[in-house]
Amino acid sequence: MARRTKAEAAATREALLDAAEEVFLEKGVARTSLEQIARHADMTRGAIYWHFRNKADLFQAMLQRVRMPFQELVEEIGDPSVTERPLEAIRLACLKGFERLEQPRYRRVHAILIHHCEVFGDIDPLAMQNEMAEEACGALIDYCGCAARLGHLRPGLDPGVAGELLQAMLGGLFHDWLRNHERFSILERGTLLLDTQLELMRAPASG
Amino acid sequence: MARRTKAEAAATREALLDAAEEVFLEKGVARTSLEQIARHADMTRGAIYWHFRNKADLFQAMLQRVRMPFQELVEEIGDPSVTERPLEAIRLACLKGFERLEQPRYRRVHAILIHHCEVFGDIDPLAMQNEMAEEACGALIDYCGCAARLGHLRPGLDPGVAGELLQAMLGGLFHDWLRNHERFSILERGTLLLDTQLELMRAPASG
DNA sequence: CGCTATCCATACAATGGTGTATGTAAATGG
DNA sequence: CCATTTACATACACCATTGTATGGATAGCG
Repeated sequence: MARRTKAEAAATREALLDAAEEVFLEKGVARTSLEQIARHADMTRGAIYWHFRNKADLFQAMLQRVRMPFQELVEEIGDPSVTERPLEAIRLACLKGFERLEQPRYRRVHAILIHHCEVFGDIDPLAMQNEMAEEACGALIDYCGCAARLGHLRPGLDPGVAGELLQAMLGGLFHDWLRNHERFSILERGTLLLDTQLELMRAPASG
Repeated sequence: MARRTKAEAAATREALLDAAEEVFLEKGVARTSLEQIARHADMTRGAIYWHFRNKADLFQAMLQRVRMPFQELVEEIGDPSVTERPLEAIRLACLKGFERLEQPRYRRVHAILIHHCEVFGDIDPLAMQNEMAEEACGALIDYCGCAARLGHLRPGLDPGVAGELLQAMLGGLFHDWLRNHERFSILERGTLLLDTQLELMRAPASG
């Protein structure tokens, strides 16, 4: 075979990553060989070993395309008044997250990371999940603390517990949906559950 | 080597399952060979292939030792008045579950099922998780519906949503803790979060 | 226009794991 | 107390996958 142009090479790299997503999701990371990925992209293992050092490197490149930290979601809202309404900031950031997750790429890669791979090579998916959870939980607790200081939180509800409650609920929903995304819409049920939970935690309207 | 007595044979079977738990948890199911399990139990693969057909069979036998359906937890409470106080039934059943999870065997096997194995052979851990979740969620919704009819639920809170909320929160906590059980006690934080959530969902004391 | 680095296919050796076949000594049943 | 089954250990053949080495054709650059 012949050498490709730079654009073609970049395209095959993306095609390999796309193929990896699909095969990983279907067969699980451990049970898919590089050969299967290559064939699924109409290539050979030679292409993979040219663009990536090994399976772990390919895996990390795949993750690189869908990083989604909680703080970025908040910033993407673009509404400067969110600091005055922290519970609303949480709400909007989560809705943005739900919308992202409905894109196949985000859904697939997160499903792979959480439900379809084990430790291998120098990849520790649980450590990655821990980082994601810590970041999200920390932000949630911060916003809940802010809400408490503003009197937006139900009296007697500890902001730390409120944040952990939210993180546990969102995480549970997340895991549940990623396990089988055809059972329900993450956007619909997520909105419903989140709104209900926030309503339960919000301070009752005074006067 | 020589033939063992029936009791010794049963003991080695259990030892193999114990070894499987430990190695699976440390290395992940896919990356552990039957040889590693056997050596960890001071045996050879011959012992494994005698007691089990293959890795999948061994895996299922390992799961068999820790099945814990939600309904059984309710029944184990032994208090016949739980039907009159469904929210309390949920609470006590969950506490029982938390206590079980603190036993190393229950914790390890559930951590393996949820975080350390992919599909392999005829084993589909996601399908198993789905079954567990369905069973738990169904029971929770039932009890919440019962609570709603008795007026124990906060007015305006849909019992279905309440059940899903509880299941998501408990599931999220469950996943979080199994990912790294040394960060917090499932019994302590679970009790705190569950009590807080139930308090939020309970109908305000009348009069 | 020629040279070289690039982009990939193909071929190869090495490895690790699986399943099974065979060996064997003692426990068990009659 | 003898025959048979049991409960493993050992040995073997087989297969899949990996990493690398090599080949080759062209794109890009001077």
